Amino acid sequence: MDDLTTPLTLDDLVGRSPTQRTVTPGRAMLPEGGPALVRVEAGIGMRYLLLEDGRRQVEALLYPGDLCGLTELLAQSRSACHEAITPMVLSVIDPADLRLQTLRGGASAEMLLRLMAVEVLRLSHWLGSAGQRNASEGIAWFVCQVWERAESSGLIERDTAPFPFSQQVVADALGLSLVHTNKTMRRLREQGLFRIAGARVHVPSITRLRRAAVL
Amino acid sequence: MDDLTTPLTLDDLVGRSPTQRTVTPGRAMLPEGGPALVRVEAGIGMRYLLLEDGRRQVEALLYPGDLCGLTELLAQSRSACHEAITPMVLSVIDPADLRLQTLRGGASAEMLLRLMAVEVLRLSHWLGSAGQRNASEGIAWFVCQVWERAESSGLIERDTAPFPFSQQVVADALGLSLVHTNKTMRRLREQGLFRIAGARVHVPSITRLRRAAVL
DNA sequence: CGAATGTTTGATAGCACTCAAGAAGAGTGG
DNA sequence: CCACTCTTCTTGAGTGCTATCAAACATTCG
Repeated sequence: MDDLTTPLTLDDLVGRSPTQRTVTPGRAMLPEGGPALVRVEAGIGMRYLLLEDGRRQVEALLYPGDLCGLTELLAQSRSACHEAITPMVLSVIDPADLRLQTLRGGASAEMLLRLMAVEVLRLSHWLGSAGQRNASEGIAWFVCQVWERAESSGLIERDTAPFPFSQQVVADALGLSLVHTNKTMRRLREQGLFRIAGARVHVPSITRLRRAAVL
Repeated sequence: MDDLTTPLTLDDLVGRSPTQRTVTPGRAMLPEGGPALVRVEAGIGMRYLLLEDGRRQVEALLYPGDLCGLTELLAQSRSACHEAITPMVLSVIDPADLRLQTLRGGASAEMLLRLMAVEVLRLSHWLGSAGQRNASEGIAWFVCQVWERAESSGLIERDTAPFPFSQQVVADALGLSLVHTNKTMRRLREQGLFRIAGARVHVPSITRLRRAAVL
């Protein structure tokens, strides 16, 4: 219980009240009113920010095991939107429960802190991509990211990872236009860095893809 | 003690071992070996990420009251660099102390969680800037950000905020080239959005600046 | 005064955006 | 099974924002 390298689990938080919800693609993952907290059980979603004029910045991909709404709950702000990309199954966590456990202290507070730390790290790398990488590098990085998230969620099958993302989503994640994203993806595909078919992506060589991403 | 809107303070964490360090501009804020945790007491710094090929992405400005190193401590990674921009005064916090208090539970864990949540929110907005805004909007947003941080740190004097940032830093924060940053800043200055002199910035109308930033 | 750092400006090239429109699938209803 | 619609993907042409290169200028500092 004193080990900083303990793998993250949330089972102790959701074990008690396993209220489940299913969400269809394109729908918001969090209900409208009040603060809410959910854990992804199955499916893939995304979190994005909207600027006043409608521009959208995708800032995170949501895979099984991810917790959504914690930041909004803690900082009392509702700036980000959570949306399902594939059909999803979510466990709803009662904020009151969470609060109780946190105040009680112990492992759960530590676990939440580590979850937040991982979130900060992911955002940090995401920022590096949007800010510093050009179109090719950014897309290579995005595919890398998708591969790694799928790997740690155990979603790799027949040497492919789920890839349910429209090119518009990829564009909004990297701050590129749709057209340029399309052309750049075609070029990378022709270079044999990856191949997308049937909402799944195949990567012949992760090493080569990583190099292309200037990871 | 049960109020989610309690203002953030760290005094209970550093009150016990007020080891202070001073750092000169351009120097790393965190010592080399092992995990470290410091609180900014005075001065301004930044946190940035380095890509393999040397490109740099500035991802946060560090003002008095900010905590540095928590993410690295929790996630066991040392990806980001902390660097002083002005002379700084830092309080060094013993990670063991922090750990003790967190495990003991109670207010400090909750406070750390809120700090992390604020960090996530800031990164999220930063990402929106680097990803979606063009040069003019990005720079306007950056100046807004500087103004707001100075405000909440009580650093506004004679209607000006500290602006110790070189144009290279602004460029690396927004993912722009130095030359283009310079030309764009000149244009915005000529439009009367802000005026920089003597390492301080004057903003005639925050409202107008916000509008230019498409906040 | 040199040396170093930061700011400024001009010229040129290129990556990425916008506009426009066609092709390809997926889902719907007749 | 076939129109029909809708979304997504794709491609071409033209523009423009931003990067790169080069060099002058200003400031600070030892």
